[in-house]
Amino acid sequence: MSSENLVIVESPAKAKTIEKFLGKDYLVKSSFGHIRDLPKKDIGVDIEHGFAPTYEVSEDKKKIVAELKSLASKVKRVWLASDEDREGEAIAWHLTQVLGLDVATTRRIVFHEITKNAILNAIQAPRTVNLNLVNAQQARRILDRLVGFELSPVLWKKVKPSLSAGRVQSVAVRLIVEREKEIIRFKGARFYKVAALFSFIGSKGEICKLKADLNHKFGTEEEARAFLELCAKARFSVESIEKKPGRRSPAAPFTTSTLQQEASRKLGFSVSRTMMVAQRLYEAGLITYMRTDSVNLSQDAVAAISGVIKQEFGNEYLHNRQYKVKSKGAQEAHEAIRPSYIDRMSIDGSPQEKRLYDLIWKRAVASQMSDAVLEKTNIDIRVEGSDKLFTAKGEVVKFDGFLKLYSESGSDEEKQADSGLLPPIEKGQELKAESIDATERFEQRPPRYSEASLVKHLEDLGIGRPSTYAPTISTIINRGYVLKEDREGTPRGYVQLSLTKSGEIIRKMSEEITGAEKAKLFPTDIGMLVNEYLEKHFPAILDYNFTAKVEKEFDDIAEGKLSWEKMIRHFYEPFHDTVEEATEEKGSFANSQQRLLGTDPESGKNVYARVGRFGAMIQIGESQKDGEGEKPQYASLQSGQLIATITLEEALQLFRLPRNAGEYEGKEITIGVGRFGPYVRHDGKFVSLAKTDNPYTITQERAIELIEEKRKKEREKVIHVYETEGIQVLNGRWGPYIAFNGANYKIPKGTDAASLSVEDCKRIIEAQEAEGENAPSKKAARKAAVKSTKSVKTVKSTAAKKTAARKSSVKKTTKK
DNA sequence: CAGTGAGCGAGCTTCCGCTTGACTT
Repeated sequence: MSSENLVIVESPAKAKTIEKFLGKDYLVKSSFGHIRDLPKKDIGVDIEHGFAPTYEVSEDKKKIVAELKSLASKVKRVWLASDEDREGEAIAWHLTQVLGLDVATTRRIVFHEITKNAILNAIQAPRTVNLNLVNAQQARRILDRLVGFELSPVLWKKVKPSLSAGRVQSVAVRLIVEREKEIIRFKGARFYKVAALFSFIGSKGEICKLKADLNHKFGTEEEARAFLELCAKARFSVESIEKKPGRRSPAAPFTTSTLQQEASRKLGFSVSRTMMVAQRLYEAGLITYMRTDSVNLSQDAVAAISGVIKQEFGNEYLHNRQYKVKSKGAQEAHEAIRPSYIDRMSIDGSPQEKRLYDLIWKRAVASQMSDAVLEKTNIDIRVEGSDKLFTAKGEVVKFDGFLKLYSESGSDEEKQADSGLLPPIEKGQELKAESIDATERFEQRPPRYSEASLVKHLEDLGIGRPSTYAPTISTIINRGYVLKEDREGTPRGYVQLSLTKSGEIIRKMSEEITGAEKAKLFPTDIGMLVNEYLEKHFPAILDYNFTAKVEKEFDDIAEGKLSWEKMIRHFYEPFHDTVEEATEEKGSFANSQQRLLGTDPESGKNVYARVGRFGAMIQIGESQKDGEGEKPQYASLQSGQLIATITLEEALQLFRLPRNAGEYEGKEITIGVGRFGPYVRHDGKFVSLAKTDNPYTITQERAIELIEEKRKKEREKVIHVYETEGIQVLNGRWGPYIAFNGANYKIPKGTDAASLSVEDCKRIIEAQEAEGENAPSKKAARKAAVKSTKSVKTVKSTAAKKTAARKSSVKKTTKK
């Protein structure tokens, strides 16, 4: 053992970089995050005895802990270099406990940027583990455990098994549920907005056009019409011209949350995709750490960025700035997300990696660029005989500054209409109206959350951490509280009144699609029910300020002003009482929450919507006790329907399916709606309806047509069968392919599938087998192997091969 | 996968944050 020093950091990629800075006397290893935690199954907190926690080294960390232990015993000095935040301090402390190091003397070093200077300086100024900070982390950990492990079982009992609740996830669900309730309550007012196109003769005799909007909205069609009638006879003139200077400043470099938001808006990435791609960039040494709440750039980075700006754009584009974090509870253990080497303007990699890198590069560089200088112009146009004004707005960029490189996209809600240069014009200029339109518009309902906008909201509330934003979204989706979905919009008619040049008013009805959604978060019935329950019984935990409140107390613990045990006791005692109360309450909450929709006109019985054992359902008639009375009828809600919004009419319609749609070839045709949407069933076979077919009204003829279509496809599916060789040439969803031994092989482009002989097929199969493990066929082959044998060994060995394959396939895809 | 909704009881589920693999498509 040549090294005298062992430095332990959290991330292996970081370890590699730091090892280079420190030279051969220092061995740098990674702990891979936390090494110990509370037990997985058990609550692990001794409530009777001062909330003493039990910590365990989890199975997947045993190997790394053993390695660190052995190294620690061989070196002279151990340096604990985990991140400079609460969790990092706890990792350092757990390391002392597990590796048998003396907390009082073991060197603890910190740096929040990975530069040579920062590391060398850190080594010069070691301290010891800050036990107050460690206690703040333990309090955080224990509080989360107590909340999660006491609340979840209440839900199992009162709502449904396997559900979960927690300080972070339950608030995330609440945000989504409350937004949905706002949308349900929303009653958008209608109004008429008026837009005009004016013209005038310019100074050189040319015809100039000017678009302007009226500064007033009309509540009714009559008012709008009256105004247009007035306009028909009115004269228009420029009343005033106002020019205002404006500036726009660049946004701060990326944090995890802002990266997720911009990648979502500009690249259409999901939150988890952004993190996966960023992780690859980080591991390749191309960007700094991607889980950060800091907007800070190292001095080295600012200097390098400044150089690039001067060289690429010139001195006038350079303006150094320091950004400050606004988000609550930021711990700033790292730098902002930026390229590791600013002079690398582009990288090799997959298209996704390239695009994300480009975004990060531009944002970091733009953050050190000059403001954009703008000139905004407003031209007010007087309407003779009216106190209302038309306004033409223009914005001219006088100096582009950072806009030359990067412009932050507007939030989901507000998309600015484009406005540019206005024609030169004088006050008093008379204008001619080319056309004036009054269009019926609708107030916008509140927007649903996208993954990224949910993350933003959570961050604003100080809830969750950069490392948990993406997993939190997965959790609330996996629990069935929330769905990420696209929804088709519905058509909506609107009125347009147009005043033509000749002075007549034309009324036109048009249609637009409204309410369409793409990749938005919708609450489910279960999500709404659980939220209802938690809000009722545990309002303190669901409070948007709960995290902020306890964070303040964690800070007090970190500063040594409060004992962690006292803090936890103060929280736990009243909390536990509410848990007891809730548990003692009789009956199922789900059953008590039925919504009465009305009465069934056929039977006169009540129609209810509620959550049942298999999800949301409609019930006609009363639930029976002791088997008395008539059994109620049941039907499940379809996807997109909610208990909170379903109407009596929609509910009753659910009972019309499955229905008989006549006979074909002597066998019954049934129409129904299943997991995969509406279907036709005939002779034991299922055919999906087309999007345009309505299951409630579809005719026998159309159903038969669908059955025949499917049969035709089935017939066409088989192109060749070579029985002795076990090879088939088939028509699939993506065109013809070869099936052999449970795996599929693609047919090279330009080959006519019908002309393939057995020999051709064999060659294709062999070629693709040889080409490598990354062929998609391998997966199917592996699946078949897993199915055919129960031996764990076989599965493992194939899995191991796959790992090797994976690496080569990553390289391949990146080359594309 | 194409439907279900009795009641009982055994055995299970669950938190948040810090890290990568080892998986999947």
